[in-house]
Amino acid sequence: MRGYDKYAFEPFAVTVDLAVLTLRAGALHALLVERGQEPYAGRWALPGGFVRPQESAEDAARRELAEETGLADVSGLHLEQLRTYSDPGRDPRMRVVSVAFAALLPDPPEPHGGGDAAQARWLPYPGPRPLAFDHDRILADAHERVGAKLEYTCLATAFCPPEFTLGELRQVYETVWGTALDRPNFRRKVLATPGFVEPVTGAARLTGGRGKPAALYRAGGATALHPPLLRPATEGRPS
Amino acid sequence: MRGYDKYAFEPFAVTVDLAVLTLRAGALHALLVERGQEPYAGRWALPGGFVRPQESAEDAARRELAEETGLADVSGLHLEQLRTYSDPGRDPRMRVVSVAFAALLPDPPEPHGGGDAAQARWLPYPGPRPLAFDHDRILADAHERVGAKLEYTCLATAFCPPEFTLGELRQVYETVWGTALDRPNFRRKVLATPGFVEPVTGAARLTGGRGKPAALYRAGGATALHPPLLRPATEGRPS
DNA sequence: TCAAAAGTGTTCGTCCTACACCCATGA
DNA sequence: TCATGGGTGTAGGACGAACACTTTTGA
Repeated sequence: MRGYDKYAFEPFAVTVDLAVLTLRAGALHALLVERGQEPYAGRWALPGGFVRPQESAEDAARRELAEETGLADVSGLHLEQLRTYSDPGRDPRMRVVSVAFAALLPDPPEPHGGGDAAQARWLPYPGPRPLAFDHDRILADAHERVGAKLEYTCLATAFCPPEFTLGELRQVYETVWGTALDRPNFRRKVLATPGFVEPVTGAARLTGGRGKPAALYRAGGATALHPPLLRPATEGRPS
Repeated sequence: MRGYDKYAFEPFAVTVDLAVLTLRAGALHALLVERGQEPYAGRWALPGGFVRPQESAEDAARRELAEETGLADVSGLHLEQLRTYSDPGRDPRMRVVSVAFAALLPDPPEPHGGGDAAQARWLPYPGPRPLAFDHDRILADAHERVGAKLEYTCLATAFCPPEFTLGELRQVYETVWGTALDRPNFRRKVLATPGFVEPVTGAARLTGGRGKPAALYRAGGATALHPPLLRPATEGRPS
């Protein structure tokens, strides 16, 4: 059925939706914008926008990410395609196919409204439901995907600043998974994985308050985690 | 940037591309169609087609799958969204955004050409490269995804007929991964996972030739695999 | 009687878990 | 000096890899 006919296709609008996640004060937050117009006026929604004629969906997502967060350089941030949502009725006005992305940020800056009138804010996950459109599902899918990828990739460092302590890294896991981890075992596991983190030879940083100062690490070159760091006894992960 | 304006969007064509994989004679095969027209006339390509105005990408993928394979009932087959390919130059004629799917089939029927003039055939993976468009990459992504999901889901049964032996199931893993597995350990691992397979109480089936007849099993209700069945020592899996 | 594939048993090492314990710091 | 978090040590158990062995069939 690859019978292309230049006039056989129906026009679709193609957008990107961004599930931008970060950690603030030990809690998972998502970047949300408040809609000012119908449909779903007054509802919160994921940031996003149209894909332009000369850019890929990935380009559009990174452009929107920069606009929404106000960050000057988003080139190093983790951005990952989630999946595409294409139900015919997902936008009541017209046929919109949306490519959803998950983005992970360390050190969240306060968002300014971008070039748009709608206010953008970091809200604690899962946020004020229901969100507009099918954004509840997209956000939940993003959380699930990130949680799963923490197990077998080095993704957790994407939530951390350039230099971080193992305690901060562990807090990423504990916050996203919602479970406590054994600190000594976590430490050994991370350090035993070549390329996950590498030590910073500078002075140890304070832990923000009481306690022994922790050693600093930066992200290593590895992307995969062998063997994986499995979630403790949380049965029933979807496929 | 959720500033919808009914006339602000550029029209895109939205298609689905299918990486249909199966096992024939112990080798991984992909369903490919030969293009009859430019561009890429004479090249092999993945089956696919346009998403219609009133259907989702998933609906379109299943419809195309039925058309291309000639199967009357594709409702039970495994169909999974891979990712969306949206590079502006991926189709030289116009802007086409393609949602790619991976489909897994047991018992491959000979494909007839569907409603199209192009011939469709099962060809041994990875097939006659280069394929048309960016289909080499889509097919490789599908293989990688399927190989990874064998580790932590019960996906392997999607390659098997309704009733199968553990030897057949093991051959799925060995073929997709390209590695040999220890038969006794594989058996124990599968049987120790509740809901992966369940025994069929009928008589044992012959193994097709010599050897002791094997017990028959059918797929169980589980989808996830805990703990995972990791690939042996194949480092460097992408994220 | 031999080859081939299914199925069972067993050993050994490795990794994970769980804790106990010490260290360094701020209040 | 006490609470807090970082870092090290260790015993026990679970799991997996490797391989020997038996069983049942077709040639």
